[in-house]
Amino acid sequence: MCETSHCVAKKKNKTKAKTRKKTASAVRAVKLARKPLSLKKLADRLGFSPATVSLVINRSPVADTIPQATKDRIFAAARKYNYRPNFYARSLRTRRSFTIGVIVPEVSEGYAAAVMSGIEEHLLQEGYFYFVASHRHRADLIDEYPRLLLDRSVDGLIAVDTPWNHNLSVPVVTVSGHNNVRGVTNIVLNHDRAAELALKHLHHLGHRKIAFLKGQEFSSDTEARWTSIAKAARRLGILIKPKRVAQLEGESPSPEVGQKATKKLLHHGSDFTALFTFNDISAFGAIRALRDAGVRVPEDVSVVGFDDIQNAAYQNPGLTTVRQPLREMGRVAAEILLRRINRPGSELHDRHVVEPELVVRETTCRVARATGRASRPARRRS
Amino acid sequence: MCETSHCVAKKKNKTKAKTRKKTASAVRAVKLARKPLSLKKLADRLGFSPATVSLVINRSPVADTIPQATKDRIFAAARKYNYRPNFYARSLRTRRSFTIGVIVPEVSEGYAAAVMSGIEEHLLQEGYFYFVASHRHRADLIDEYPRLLLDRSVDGLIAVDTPWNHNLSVPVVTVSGHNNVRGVTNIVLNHDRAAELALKHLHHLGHRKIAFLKGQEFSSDTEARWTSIAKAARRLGILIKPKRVAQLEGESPSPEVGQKATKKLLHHGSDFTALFTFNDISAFGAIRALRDAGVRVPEDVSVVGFDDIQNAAYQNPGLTTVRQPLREMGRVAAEILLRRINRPGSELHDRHVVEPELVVRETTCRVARATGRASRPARRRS
DNA sequence: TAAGGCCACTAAATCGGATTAGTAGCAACT
DNA sequence: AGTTGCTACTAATCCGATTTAGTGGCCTTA
Repeated sequence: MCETSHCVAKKKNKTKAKTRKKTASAVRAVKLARKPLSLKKLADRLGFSPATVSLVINRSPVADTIPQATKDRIFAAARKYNYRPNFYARSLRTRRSFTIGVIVPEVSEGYAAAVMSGIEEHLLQEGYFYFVASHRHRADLIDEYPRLLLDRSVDGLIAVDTPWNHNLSVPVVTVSGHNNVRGVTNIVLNHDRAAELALKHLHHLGHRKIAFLKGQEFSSDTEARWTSIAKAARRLGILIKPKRVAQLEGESPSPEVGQKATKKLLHHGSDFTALFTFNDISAFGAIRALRDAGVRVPEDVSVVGFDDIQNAAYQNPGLTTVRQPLREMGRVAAEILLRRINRPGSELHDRHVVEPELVVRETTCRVARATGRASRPARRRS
Repeated sequence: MCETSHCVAKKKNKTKAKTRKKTASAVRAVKLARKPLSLKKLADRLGFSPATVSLVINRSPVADTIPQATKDRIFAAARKYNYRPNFYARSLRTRRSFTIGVIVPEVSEGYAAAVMSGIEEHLLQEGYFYFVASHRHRADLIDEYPRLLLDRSVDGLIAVDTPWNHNLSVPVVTVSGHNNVRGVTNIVLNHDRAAELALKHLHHLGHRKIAFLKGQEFSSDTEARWTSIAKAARRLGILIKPKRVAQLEGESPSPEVGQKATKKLLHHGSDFTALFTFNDISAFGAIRALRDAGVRVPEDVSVVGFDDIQNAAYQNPGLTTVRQPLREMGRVAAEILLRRINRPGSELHDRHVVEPELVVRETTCRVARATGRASRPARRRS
């Protein structure tokens, strides 16, 4: 694209042994960078017009007829004077910002962070940067952020786990957005398969009385997931009793909401031998609630989480869960977005499906014989 | 600053009941936004010069003499035509971008995410957006990102847990950076106090043989923390045996590195009754390693983590840990940065210290009587 | 020798605002 | 009558690039 800007990530290892000289050279580099000279001044020094220098530096086809020697002089000078094109001037003219906006509910929580890390991986490779905006489920912010980001001339938008019905003037990709807005590409998990994996696993282990933690209303996955669960349950002949379903409530990203919902389940005297939660975070809370009630996991109640975030594996016991390839979902979202930005004509799929994977660890086991599960089982925790 | 841009976060609840009309009005808004008209055109429609409109909209003091009626007309038109100033044009002229850069090792991990969330809270309130750049400990990226962000004319930079020796032309604040670069403000934890809290707690419980997981070499907290630990230990008369110290190795943000280091400790036959880890993540790994070796936590070995990330409380057992006010550190970093950006003259402290807090949960207990700890204690895990 | 073509560039417009210096018109004061 | 001062604006420059439409000079070719 341009000689002097973006695109670091490709040339990996230029950092050689400049141990001693490092400080000095760093200071010098900074000195030069301090008064970033303009294209015009650079051109003056060289005795060319700004136009020429611009054309050469941007490798415009118009510059094809310019002799290599001249080009070399220009490049050399650009390097020598540490010329860096003013990003705003350039963006103003080209109407391209090489910036995209990422809208998430919350940065400080595993799900969005994992997706962001995937997004970032791809973006930075391509010389893009991104703004992060987290709305913490506030409706006004969900409305306002797209506008604000557009005001900043982002080239595109990725909305993660955020309800979406805007139809904007730039390409948009959603991750786990379930909607039919024209021109928006959705990256979604195969929820049917996910539900099937989890329920089959439990079914195999002999579980029939299965309880569920349903997602918060505002979570864009909640409905799709629930529909898939219902379907899978029907196929397996598992009955979903309303008493065995609790919905997560509250906007906190902490395990507490799962804990509360599970407590409610317990309080209402619901009997179940397994619990399928909406995500890993709520599973952690659920396990805490179960333990607090004297219910052993997995001996009395098996628990299956969802997502497989960072340290699901390091919970004690290790959490059995349905893995979403979150990082990959982020990467794909970025890929598709950039493709749509850079090739506006290209055909446009409105959804891209990724596959889940069941990760069996230690929170599930065969259902206790005969009894199912006693409503108030033996204590174990001291 | 400007009537039509930034600064959402303050006016909270404008979202009234537009249930039915919502879609329609959204579409209309988008339609208008699609061809964002320029200042000049807006001025034409009004019969004023662009200068006038600009002055009024920006509430410039020069516009003080303009009658309110005129101002009102201008504002009304701006609203009606949904005028939004072009961000790049404005930034080009004013040399202010209302954008800052945030450099972190990794987004997908609890520490940086928590800090970012604090940063974000303050920034968005003030109408700023931020770029995230994560270097994953690659030296070339650590070098390159500041430059790249500067190319994008950020107004300032926050570096989180990242070694820093650049001296840039914009204000810089580091979070947990321990360096003496002039003009850089450090937000740091009071590590002396942190070490004291943890060690006193363990000492109180009777622990004398304490092992340590030291941070990775690249982590900017490692040295400061270690020095503080050494001091506190000396004061308490606790002997730090080299055999009881293992350093975390590897760049993965997962508990695995803690697990490995702890295994090493165990393999070398080190005997200890307590373990103080570098962070919560490594504590999770450590606990896993201990359990795998048949060591009970906390009965045989007490474990103290560091940071108090998201679900440290929901580990089983709940992790005793030294809390860093990460969110607050982010918030303060953003506050100080913006102050330095907006009041370049103001006096400049080169460090801001925040206080840790000991959170006692379930991974620490009184040391077993008599024996200290048996090198190969009774099994418990089946 | 005139026309055409190519080479190596450049002039000038443009992107969309911010800002400074100034001006026309009128009233008030000396 | 002339000066001053205020009000309500505007002209024009600038920020730092990109890009289109040329242009002058030289070489071919008919």
